[in-house]
Parts: sequence; structure tokens; C-alpha cells
Amino acid sequence: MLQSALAVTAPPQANLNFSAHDFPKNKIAACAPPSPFLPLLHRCRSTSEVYQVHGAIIKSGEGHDRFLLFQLLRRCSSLHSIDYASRIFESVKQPDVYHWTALIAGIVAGDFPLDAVLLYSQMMGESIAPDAVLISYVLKACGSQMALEEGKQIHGQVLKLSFGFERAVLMRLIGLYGGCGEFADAKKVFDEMPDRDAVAGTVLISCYSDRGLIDEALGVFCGVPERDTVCWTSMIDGLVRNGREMAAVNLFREMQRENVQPNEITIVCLLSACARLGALQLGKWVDSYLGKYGIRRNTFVCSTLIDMYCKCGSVEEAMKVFDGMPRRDVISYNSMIAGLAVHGKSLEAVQLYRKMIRLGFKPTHITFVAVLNACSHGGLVDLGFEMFESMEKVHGLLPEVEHYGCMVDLLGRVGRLQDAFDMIQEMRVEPDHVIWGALLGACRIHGNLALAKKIGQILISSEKADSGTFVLLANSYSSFGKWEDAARMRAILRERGMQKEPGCSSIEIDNELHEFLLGDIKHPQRKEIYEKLEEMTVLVKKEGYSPAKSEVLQDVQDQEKQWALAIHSERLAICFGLISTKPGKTIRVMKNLRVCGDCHSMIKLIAKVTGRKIVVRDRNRFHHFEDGSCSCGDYW
DNA sequence: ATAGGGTTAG
Repeated sequence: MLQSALAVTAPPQANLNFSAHDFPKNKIAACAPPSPFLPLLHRCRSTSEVYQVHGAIIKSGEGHDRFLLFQLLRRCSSLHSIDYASRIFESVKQPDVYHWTALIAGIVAGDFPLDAVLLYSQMMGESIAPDAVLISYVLKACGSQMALEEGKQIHGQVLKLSFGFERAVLMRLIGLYGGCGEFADAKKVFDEMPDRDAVAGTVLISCYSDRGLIDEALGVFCGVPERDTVCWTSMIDGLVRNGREMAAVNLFREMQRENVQPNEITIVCLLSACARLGALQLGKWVDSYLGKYGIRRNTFVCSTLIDMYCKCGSVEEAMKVFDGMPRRDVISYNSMIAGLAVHGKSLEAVQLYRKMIRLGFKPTHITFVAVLNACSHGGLVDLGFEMFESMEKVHGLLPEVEHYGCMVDLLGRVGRLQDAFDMIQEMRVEPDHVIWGALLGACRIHGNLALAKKIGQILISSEKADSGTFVLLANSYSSFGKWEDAARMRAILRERGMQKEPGCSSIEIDNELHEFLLGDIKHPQRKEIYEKLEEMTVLVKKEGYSPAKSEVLQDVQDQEKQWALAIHSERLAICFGLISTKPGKTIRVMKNLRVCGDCHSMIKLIAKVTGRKIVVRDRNRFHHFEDGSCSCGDYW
């Protein structure tokens, strides 16, 4: 029984001006002219149009023409109208392998791809020989559903039927094995192919990248002799998705040197690398490069540009791109709303959301993550609840853990800790580290150690306690000055061979990204950087800054190390920015963790005494420092 | 006679 077999319903009528009378019935026997229905069928853009052409075909008396039925099947399948395709298939007397293939192609692209395997064996049962094209479709279904066992069986038949040299089949086998993580088999198929095919290589590269095996992906990439745009793009994408953004940018430069034209997708991947790096200059260069290389500014590219500009700290540039778009989709709105939210422009984010709804766009889950995020950064509790409740009631979207997370964050920040705690207890999804982390952060802001400890107990006694749990608790305990508890958590982490992510900040100077670790002394200009830091420390102390040692010292023994560790990476990056750019120029720094309170108050004063704007992206949001204050209003 | 490849932002 096919899962997809549903009752066939008549499609809605479209107004197409033709009837059976428009087409001559009498054929010239000697050489049959091509059917006039073919171009019509080709032009069909919806099932209802196919339905009308089908009707016309029947009226013209050609309703049993096997070739026309095949073409009808193909059209239905490509329009994802599986029910209608099934019905046409039923009307074919003794369908041949082409009819089966056309039907199965539709099934593979539908909601229940593995039905293709059932149909395939049904066909075999009727003693119809499969060909390589059909088998490649069935293998595609197995690959997309990770149906390794079924795939292996079909692989066996491939060998028996001598299709082991068919390119389409081999391609699908690589996708199947690679997608299932069976890389020995995937590589074997790839290596046995007659040439080092760029497409097969691309399949394998993306399978390796999906599983974080980036070096293996690079190995395959290097072994492909004639790499096309897609192959380069998949490698660049793999690097970006595996945290190797700089390598991705360098690979793009190499691609240019080899004169391989990038396409829109290449650019999307490259912009995504810029966004993650926070490399604004690089991102601007990519933007300016588009027109010259014939890259169309489609909604995909523009949405990525918006995302890139927002994540690189320039919400103004993002807005320019957004305003300049001839057409927008929900994703363009999502990117822009999320960008406004993360820059603390809560009301603007909500206004844009309302505009989007007014214009008739259907919001997605991502839209609500962005909007609720805006509410929580802005402390807009009532509005947040209104939005949260409208998700399900008005838009039919069930809240997910991220949405509850935003609500917990919102409630926690304004001090409604018990309400936030109750929300976690009552929600219908499993709490994750992010959501407990949000509440622990709120406990710190509002000085509620008791609740923090209670959460710690819940987390440790839960079966899913992992490295993330202990990192979270270590941070939480140190924020309360509970050094012994924090040390205990870090000891557990060490025992298990896990480490906290080290703090790291970066700044882009003259198109080059400079990275600084906590207390870093590796930079060639370290002397000037530390002198600048010394100078700043003196200046900000005059403005009333006093270092809050408790945030940084912790349990480090060695005196010198203690001194080095006291210097958070963002301070080094900012000081490097101060000595490397002209006075008055905005300084933009990216940090992988959240900025601490001590650095936050120091940076406010650095902005004041130097007269600079300083933009810091931390793990959660942006801080725009200017003249002694921060856009977050010290609420983050 | 007939069909068939890979990569995509939040």
C-alpha cells in the first residue's frame, strides 16, 4: 500500500482557450507530424492546465497514445501532482519502463520517496526490465531517505544487470553511501569511475562536508582535474559550514585566479563566510564585485547581503540593500528583522514585522525568533507575549524551543525569574542548554544564587548532562564569585577531556583579519598594543573606571599568567584598532563569547576618551559604544 | 522515438 495514494480530486478549472476542435484528427500516414499537444503540455504550469490538455487529448481520440500518456505523466510528476500521475498511469495499458520511470520520478520528488522502491519491485514483479535511468531514480530515493539496506540491494541488482558503468547510477551510489556515512564504499565507487568526474566529486565533497570531514573533502577536491563552478562552490560552502571561513575566502581567490566564473550560489557562500568572520571590508568588496561579474542581485543574494551587513555591524548598509530590492520575500524580511533585533533596534524590528504582515507575507518560525529576540533585547514584555501568543492563534505556528528561549530570556531579564522558570517547566518541548543558559544569565543579573543552584542541580541530575552543561555551570558559578564550585565544574570538564571555548576577538584592518586570544602576546605589534592598553587604562581610570577583578581572576595560580589572563581579547583588538586606524574612524570588533561587565564599562569610557564609535559583536548581540554609553543601555 | 547529474541565505 502506497502511503501517498490519496483520493484523486478534480483540479480547479483554469481558463485556457482551446478545445479538441482546434486540433486536426486526421494524421498523414507516411510520416506522423509531431503531436500539437506536446508544445501545449510543455507550457503547462499547473496541474489544472495539464488536466485541460489531457481532456483535449481524450476528446481528440488520442487518449490511449502511449507516447502522449508518457509525456502527460512526466509533466504531472514534474509538477508534483502524484495523485494525478497515478491516475494517468492506471489508464496506460501495459505500461513500459518509460511510463514507470515517469511515475517513479514524481514519487521520488514527493513526500514519500521510498514508495519508489515499492513501485520498482512491483514493476520487476511484472517482468519489466529496469534500465539505468530508472535505477538512478530509485537510488536517488534511497539516498535522500538514507535507506542504506534498500540501496545496497539495488546496488546488487545494478551489478547483475551490468549497469555498473552507468554514470547516473554511479553518481547516485556515491550520494547514497556518502549520505549514509559509508565513506569507504562511496570512495570506492568514486575511484572506480573511469574519469575523476567533477559532478561525482561534488557529490562526495558535500557528503564529507556534511559530516565535518573537511580534509577528506579537500582531498577529493584536489583530485578532480576539471573543476567547474559548482564543484568550487561546494568546496567553498563546505569550508564555511565547517568553521574554516578564511580558507573559504582564500579558495574563492584561487577560483578567480583559475578564471572559473562564480555564480549566485558561490557568492551566497562567500558572503556567509564574511558574515561569520565579521569582515565588513571583504563583504563590501564582494558587494561591489557583483555587477562586474554578472551576478544577479536576486532575492537570495540580497537577503545574504542583508545578513552579512547586519552581522558585520552595519545595519545601515543592510537597510540600503533591503530598501533597494525590487521584490522581497519572507526571508528578506526575516534577515532584516533579525538584524534590527540583534542591533538593539527593537521597535524598528517590530514595525518592520507589522509592515510585512500588512503586505500579506506569511511569517515563519524564523520570523518569530527574530521578533521575540527584538522584544527581549528591548525589554518589551507585553508585546513579546502578544507576539508569542499570536504565533499559534493567528499564524498556526507551534512555538519551538527557540521561541520559548526568547520568552525565558525576556522574562528573566526583567526579573520575573519565577515566571521564566515556570515557563521552562510547562513548555511542551525539551529544554536545552541555551534555554537554561538564558535563565542562569538572568539569575546572575538579578543576583539570585538560590535559583541558579537549583537549576544546577536539575541539570547535573539530568541524564543528558554533557560538556555544554558543565561549561554553563562553570560560567554561572564564577559569575557569582563561587570559585570552588566553578573549579569543580572545570575539573569535570578536564576529566572528560573537554575544554571551554577560549575567548577570541578579531578586527579587520586593511582587508586583513587580526585575531587575538585572551592575554595574547603573539601579535607582531604587541608592544604598541599593550602600550595603548596601558594608556587607555590610565585615561579611563580618570573617568571613574575601577577594574572588577572578580570577573577575571578566578583560580589561576601563577602571578604572571594571572596578569595575562586578566586581559580580555576584546581590549587587545580595540587597542590594535586604535593604533591602526585614523582618529574618528569607527572600530568594529567581533568576539566569540559574550562581553563581560568589566570590559563593557571600560569600552564605554574608551569610546568617550577617544571620541570613537566602537561596535562590538558578541555571541548574543551588537553593542554600539559612543561617548560613554552603549546602545544596549547596559541591558544585555 | 521517449528520460538522466551536483551546490543555496534565515
